[in-house]
Amino acid sequence: MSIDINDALKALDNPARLAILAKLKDPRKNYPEQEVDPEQVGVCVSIIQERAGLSQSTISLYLTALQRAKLVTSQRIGPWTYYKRDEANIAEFLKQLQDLI
Amino acid sequence: MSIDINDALKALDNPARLAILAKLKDPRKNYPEQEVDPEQVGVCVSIIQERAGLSQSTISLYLTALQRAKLVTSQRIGPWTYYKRDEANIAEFLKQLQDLI
DNA sequence: CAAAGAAAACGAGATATTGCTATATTGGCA
DNA sequence: TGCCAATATAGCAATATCTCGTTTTCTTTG
Repeated sequence: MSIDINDALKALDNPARLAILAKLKDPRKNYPEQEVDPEQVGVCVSIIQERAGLSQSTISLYLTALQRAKLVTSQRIGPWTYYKRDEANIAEFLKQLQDLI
Repeated sequence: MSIDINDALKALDNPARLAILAKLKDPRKNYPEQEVDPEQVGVCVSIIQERAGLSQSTISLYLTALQRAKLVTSQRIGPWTYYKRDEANIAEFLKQLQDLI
């Protein structure tokens, strides 16, 4: 199903979550310590956490929130969970917002 | 000064405030009882309130919040306060958001 | 000046969010 | 199996937001 504009706005109404989504735009630059190709699989929680300077549990919570809002997807590979942007939904959200307001 | 993206997102993270901003796009259609030309001066608080179905104090607060976020401007004419969209800032917000995320 | 209407400010209770520490769960590996 | 690293979840106190009813302020008009 398609993205819900209010859910997306709620997820983005937090500077840390907004910054995470923004940084995931260029993961190679913003998360260079990520070894597995971030464009392919995403960036793992602990690396996102380091950069954000918040606790592990808070970051995990925030990533879950972004995922509930359908702005990112996650995939677990072994012990790691990788998060990456859902470009189609982000684009749809921006379009919906633009049309609405 | 220019708009702050986090302030704007905070203001829009509320379905009622989002709807008000959206409705102000076409005030003649959405607020037909407004007699003074809404494109010129805006729509007054009590008319916005009627349509929104929330208390007067809540609407007043919400409009103030939208104004603090610089998404609308207000002008008082006699006993009425008219609110209208700040198109330049709204466009700038959308552009900033698009560039950021 | 008094009265009335419009809007804003105030005060309050319910609910939500923030971000933490502590604990649980998951998966890989010796 | 038992241990360790990576995530997720639970529980919590502090703060913020929601939304109301009430009160105050502002403005026009009699």
